[in-house]
Amino acid sequence: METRKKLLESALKLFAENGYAGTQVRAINRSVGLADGIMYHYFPGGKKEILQVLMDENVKQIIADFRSRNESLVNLTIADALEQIYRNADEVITDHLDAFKIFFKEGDVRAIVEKEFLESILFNRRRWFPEFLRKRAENGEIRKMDFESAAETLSAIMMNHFIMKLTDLGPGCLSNPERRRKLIAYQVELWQNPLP
Amino acid sequence: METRKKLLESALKLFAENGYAGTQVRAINRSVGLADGIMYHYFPGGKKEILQVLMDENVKQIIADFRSRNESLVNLTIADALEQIYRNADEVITDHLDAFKIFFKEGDVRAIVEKEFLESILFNRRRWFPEFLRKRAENGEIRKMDFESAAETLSAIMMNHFIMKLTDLGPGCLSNPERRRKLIAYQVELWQNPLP
Amino acid sequence: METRKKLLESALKLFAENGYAGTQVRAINRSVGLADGIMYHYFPGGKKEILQVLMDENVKQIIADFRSRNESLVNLTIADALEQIYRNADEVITDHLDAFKIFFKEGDVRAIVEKEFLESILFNRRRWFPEFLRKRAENGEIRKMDFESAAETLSAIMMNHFIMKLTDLGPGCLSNPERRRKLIAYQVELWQNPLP
Amino acid sequence: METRKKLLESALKLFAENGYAGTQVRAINRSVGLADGIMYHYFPGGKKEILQVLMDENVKQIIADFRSRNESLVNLTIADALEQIYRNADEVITDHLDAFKIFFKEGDVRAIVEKEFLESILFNRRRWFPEFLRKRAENGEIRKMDFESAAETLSAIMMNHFIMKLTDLGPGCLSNPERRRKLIAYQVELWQNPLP
DNA sequence: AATGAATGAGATTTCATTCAT
DNA sequence: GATGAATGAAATCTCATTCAT
Repeated sequence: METRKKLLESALKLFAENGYAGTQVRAINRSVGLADGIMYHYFPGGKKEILQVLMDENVKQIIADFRSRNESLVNLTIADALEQIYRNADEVITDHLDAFKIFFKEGDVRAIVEKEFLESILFNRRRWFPEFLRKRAENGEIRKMDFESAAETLSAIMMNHFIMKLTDLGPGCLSNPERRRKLIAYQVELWQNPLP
Repeated sequence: METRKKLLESALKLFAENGYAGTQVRAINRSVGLADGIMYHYFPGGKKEILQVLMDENVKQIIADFRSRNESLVNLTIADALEQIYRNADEVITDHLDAFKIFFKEGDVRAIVEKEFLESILFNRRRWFPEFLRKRAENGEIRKMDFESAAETLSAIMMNHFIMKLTDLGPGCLSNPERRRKLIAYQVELWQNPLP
Repeated sequence: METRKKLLESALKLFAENGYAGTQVRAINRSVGLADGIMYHYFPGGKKEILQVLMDENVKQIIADFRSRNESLVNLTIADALEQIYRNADEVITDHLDAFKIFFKEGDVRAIVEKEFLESILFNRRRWFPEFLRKRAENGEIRKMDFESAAETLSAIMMNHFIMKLTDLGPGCLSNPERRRKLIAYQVELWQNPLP
Repeated sequence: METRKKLLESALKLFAENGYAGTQVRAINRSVGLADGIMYHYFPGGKKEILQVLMDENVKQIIADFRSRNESLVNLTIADALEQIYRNADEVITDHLDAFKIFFKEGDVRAIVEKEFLESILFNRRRWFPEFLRKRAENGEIRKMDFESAAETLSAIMMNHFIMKLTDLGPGCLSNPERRRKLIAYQVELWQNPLP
């Protein structure tokens, strides 16, 4: 692999692990087995630039990943739709875990990354979810209820999963297909129980 | 207030805001209006020691705070119990927000803070919740269901709230009494709907 | 004992052990069980002054000690004279070991202490010894020989003893009466053996 | 010459002259004409490390030097053997004077340098000398006597010489060939005088 | 007499960055 | 493309000294 790419990958890993300030340029260069000055050959702007590039590329990639998974959920049952939403979330998070770790650790990065990015990625579902549920209720697939609160619950489950992975505090509830399925079954069953 | 305490409070705020590496000793000393060497009078171990002390004291305080809120929930309705659980969580989180921010930002801190602390504080409820719900179901207050998944959902809502506050991404769903009540009402209503 | 004296004694010990630069004012104050500023009450000139006083007092005392032992050696046999010379040297050195350690460790101190002091104390014997031996030879108590070299040998034995004590490398050959006696006997026997 | 070596040489000189605590890192860097951070390029452990390396390398070198001079003394007359012993001692001491000064000034260094080093180098002769003299007596080259005391006398002369050089208190009796020869002649003459 | 918090000059150390090879 | 010695600004840390109490 070319040196530039190696540098980016190493830096991503190191920033995610030790933070930006906690990562020495020397450590990045050593991690690709090259000498002290090499980073400035590929990134004349130095440490700042490599972070900038890293964030730009990852933001682009993450957005593209989300888009590519934007298949229609219309023809799926509510359970299958949730399964797909959850699985997609897990996959995007897992694929870009290190980038997300940097987003969360570094206050400054959130200035670099457009402030709306995280919200748009993570929380647009929050705005979209209520509508999604309302339509399913209109179809009679699920009962009527407080769709805002229901959406918030779904969103919380995804966020919880996200944080578990981000902090290495646990495997996250959505990575295990079995556990994921149980969670969905539990939820859908409650929603499908008709009003008394 | 005594200087030592002022230093600890300033350092807590600054570490939470700028991270440990991003906070200069000079900034801490200036923030209490004193000279360059003053920190070493109270914390001869320097920056490392003040972080250490900060984490130790906060961990102790947080654990104590959680304990002191361990009042019995037995005599409360399920809705009131949830209200209390959620409110307690919100209060502890809010009171110690800066300490939690440091826990999450600084990888090293999680080596300092006993690894089990976060889990015990944040996730013991995860083990305790299913039992809590099962008992309520036995009483007939709520229906039978997959208690593990239900507990996970509650836990996720708390964690989600936690993260919103930690990252300044939003107000958090549990701080607003109105929103909190709606969320509880939605949940309890689903649980109380009898099996078809 | 009064505080001033305690400070001087502690400082002497600490300077001897760790050197002047290696001894903190705080360590001196702590060693007498008092607070940080106390030294400046008795020694407004600070660390420098306490060293100065220490050296002055010890130099005076050492000179006085040497003088007080200046009893006439005229009536003694050569063996008894050597015994007395050696014993006196051992005693003065032992009594003022810490002061001597400072003299030797600190180059600067030798500027403070009059440059001639050490020489006069340690080496005046070198000038005096040859004469002493020559007189004994004239009396017929010992044979004729190279008195300069003989004196140098005696001086070396004293210096060697001195250094052993100064550096804690060994007990020193003159502290043990038995060993001292043997050394003298060996020397005197050689000197008394008549020319062939 | 390479910078690392220059740094070591400069540091050796400066530590010997001003002591470890009395030598600033800046002074070392300036002494080789380079900038403030240069020492940390070669000695990441800083001042402590450069002392450590200095002592390690010098101890090794001194031991090697002593070994390389371990030529047989068997075929030499007692006078020539002493001449060689004394000259060797003078040369090793002179070559490594700065290192020896540090050994003696810095209490801490003697913890770094293996405690046995000085003894083995300086005093093994003390154990070896008596045997050396005994053999010469058996050959009839010198008379019988108290070999322990004789050896101690020789050892003292070397130590005395050593200290004169270390403390700049005088030229040392063994550096001047004339004086050295006189001292040996005096001694040998006494030893060769037959028992009455 | 004694205290100990506070000072601040000066030392050590760090590390992103430059640049000649 | 790659090297790694060198830089120096900025950070951390030390500690003798002062001074109000």
